[in-house]
Amino acid sequence: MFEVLKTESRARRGVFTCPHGTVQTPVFMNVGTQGAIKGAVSALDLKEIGCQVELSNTYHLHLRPGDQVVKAMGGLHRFMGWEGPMLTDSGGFQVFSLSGLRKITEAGVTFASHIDGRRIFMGPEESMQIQSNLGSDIAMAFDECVANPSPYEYVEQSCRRTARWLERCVAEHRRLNALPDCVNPGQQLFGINQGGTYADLRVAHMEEIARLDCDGYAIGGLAVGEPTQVMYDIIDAVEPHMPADKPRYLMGVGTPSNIIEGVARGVDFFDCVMPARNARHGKLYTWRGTINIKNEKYKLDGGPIDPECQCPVCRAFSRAYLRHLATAGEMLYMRLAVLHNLYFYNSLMARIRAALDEGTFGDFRRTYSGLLDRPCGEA
RNA sequence: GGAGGAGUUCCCGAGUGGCCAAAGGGGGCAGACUGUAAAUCUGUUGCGUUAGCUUCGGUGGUUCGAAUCCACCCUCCUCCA
Repeated sequence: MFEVLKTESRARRGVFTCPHGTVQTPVFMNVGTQGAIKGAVSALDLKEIGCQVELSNTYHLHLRPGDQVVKAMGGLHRFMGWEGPMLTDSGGFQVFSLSGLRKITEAGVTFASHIDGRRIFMGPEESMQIQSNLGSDIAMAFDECVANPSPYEYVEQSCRRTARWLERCVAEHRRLNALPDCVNPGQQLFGINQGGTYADLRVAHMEEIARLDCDGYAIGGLAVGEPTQVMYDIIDAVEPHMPADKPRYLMGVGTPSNIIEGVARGVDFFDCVMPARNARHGKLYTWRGTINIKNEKYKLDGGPIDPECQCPVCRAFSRAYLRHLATAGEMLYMRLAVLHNLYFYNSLMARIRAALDEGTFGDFRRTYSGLLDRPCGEA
């Protein structure tokens, strides 16, 4: 269930309800692909860093430990110790990211496992079954995330197939939710729009899948190499064709500025590996831009990562200490850095929501869009 | 005291007449990262903007040309007394 509480231009302030709680939107979902946020961050930490929704992956958990194992352990919520809202991605992104290891047919996709090479078949039904076993609150449709650039003809055919796959997802999802031993009978299903960078294909595909009455709709296949402005243009083209009363999810996006611009274009849900990966690699977010904590200039910097940040890491540790941990290869560095960056992203969303509540999102956007992606101190 | 062996650019370590400012690691410095095959990957690391200059323990020498060959010296390691 989704309710738009308030709008400012095309930006929406809403509340989404699912079996494991309510979600204030716009929201950033914290990515824990294998049931864990990389960098030694557990579900115990998620509340403290302001996480509302945790995201895990169908493909990865199917391979290891196996969705049957997760189901036997009571579902992914109980397994990983997270009792809040949870979304599972369908494996569609792996059709893109593991493109060298898979083969697509109408039935579905055959992967060579990235772990041991063994053949894995996943089609719409399998993806739905796995996600049902995981028991997430939101299941994503099984799609093909198309690489960029791809020829028009290929994208057109791929879109049609993804649309047919969605019909199969909807049917299988309905069937699974009705089974007596279903882990989470209230699981919802989001459809995914594709179409590469071709606005006409995007719109046609969106109109087609909107008819299937999913619980929400996602824009997939963006931020895969196309220029940022192209991504924004595609959102602009598709958004008017997305059901206004359903949540909208821009998959895999993005930088803080991408998120602000996405909100400005009517998007409610986001997720991205970037804050966690950048944290592990040394790039930390502040309200004045990014810093690379490994840089020599922080060697004797006794201040926090971000003076404006209230996160546990900024309250306790200096830049100099974090730089030392990073340079020394200490595991603790990763944990602290990831906690900070995710706290930053989650508080970014909280500030966006507050601005929408107050009707000042336009000002917020002018102040922070662009700035937050740039190195601190650069114009 | 005697016999061998070794000293290379921040470190380890290749190189035994020209293609060597010198392989490869490490470390350092910097950059990338967007539904996570990423604690990963890339660049750079004598000076100079270029021409060029200085460099392979030291000093001399051989040679058109030396990190590489010769002489002496210094330092370190191993073995024998």
